[in-house]
Amino acid sequence: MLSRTAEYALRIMIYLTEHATESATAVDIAKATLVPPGYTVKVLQQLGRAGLSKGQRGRKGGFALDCDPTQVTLLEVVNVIDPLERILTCPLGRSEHQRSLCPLHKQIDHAIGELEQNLSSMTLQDVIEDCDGTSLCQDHTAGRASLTVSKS
Amino acid sequence: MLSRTAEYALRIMIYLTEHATESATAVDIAKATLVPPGYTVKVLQQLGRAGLSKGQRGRKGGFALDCDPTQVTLLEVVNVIDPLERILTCPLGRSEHQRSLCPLHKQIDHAIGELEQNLSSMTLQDVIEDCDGTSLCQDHTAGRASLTVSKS
DNA sequence: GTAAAAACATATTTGTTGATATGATTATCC
DNA sequence: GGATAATCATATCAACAAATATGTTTTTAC
Repeated sequence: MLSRTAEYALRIMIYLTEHATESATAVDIAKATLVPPGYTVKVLQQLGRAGLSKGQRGRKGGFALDCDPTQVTLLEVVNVIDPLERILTCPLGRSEHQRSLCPLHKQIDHAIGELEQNLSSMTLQDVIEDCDGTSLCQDHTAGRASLTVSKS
Repeated sequence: MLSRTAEYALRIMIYLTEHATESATAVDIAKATLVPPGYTVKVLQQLGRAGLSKGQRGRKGGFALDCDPTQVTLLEVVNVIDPLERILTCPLGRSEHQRSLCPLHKQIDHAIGELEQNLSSMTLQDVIEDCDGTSLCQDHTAGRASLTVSKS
């Protein structure tokens, strides 16, 4: 329903929120979130341009949160990747329906509206707090820092 | 949010419901719904295999509704094209989260659930009835039967 | 200042979805 | 029964999203 990239973006932002103190390298983030290594950087760049994260170059560099996690909602993250657009005008191009959509599109737009509502009801911080240390489905069974990924 | 093809399928099903008495040709349906002519047939075939519509070959042939529009919901139509799947297991593959998802994915799954709810709350017939003859944003300004499509 | 480690930028490849094209089959009309 | 008009089936093409690869720049450590 959400695009794959939007899912990735959410995982990454949650990870950054959880590790707000230190800055994490792209490889670390990729391992924890299971986002493809190279693709992680791309998503982080999009998030960076939107002002949600920032990157620090050079040794000791990495990525970090660049926003207030108590203010940024899941919807805002999703909208950075692929903005979900309300249906404002008739998709069939009927000029007489510019103001009032037909029942079908009224219903679909209503569904989109509820989805917006839903995603905007939760901030990044909410996700962290509403959990017992498992906000991102992370491995917390042992003390190992990294995951065992079978390949690549 | 819905895929383009799912939108097409909904338009086509609404059209068939509105013209339940006679059978319509693929070209007619394409003109009225603004679904690409060739693609209309493909969508209709998917709907046909799912038992929602049927086609009659030969002269005087065409497509017609093959279901009870008071029973079939918008969700069922969407599910024929691309089933929207609930998140049942942790997308990060954590076995310990099979039963209880992390807050992030719990929230996303909740959104999907509400969308399902929303789309399943309206049948094809509901769309037709909840309107003043404009259920599909059709041209009702004049007595012309077909639309004036600029090209193709 | 040189080497290493990181982000950054861009180009290329791959995979999936959307759309078209072409031929085969079926049924009706004359 | 032959011509026509339609669905049906399959193959191909185009557009877009996802992912990878390669090279450049910046910063730190020594």
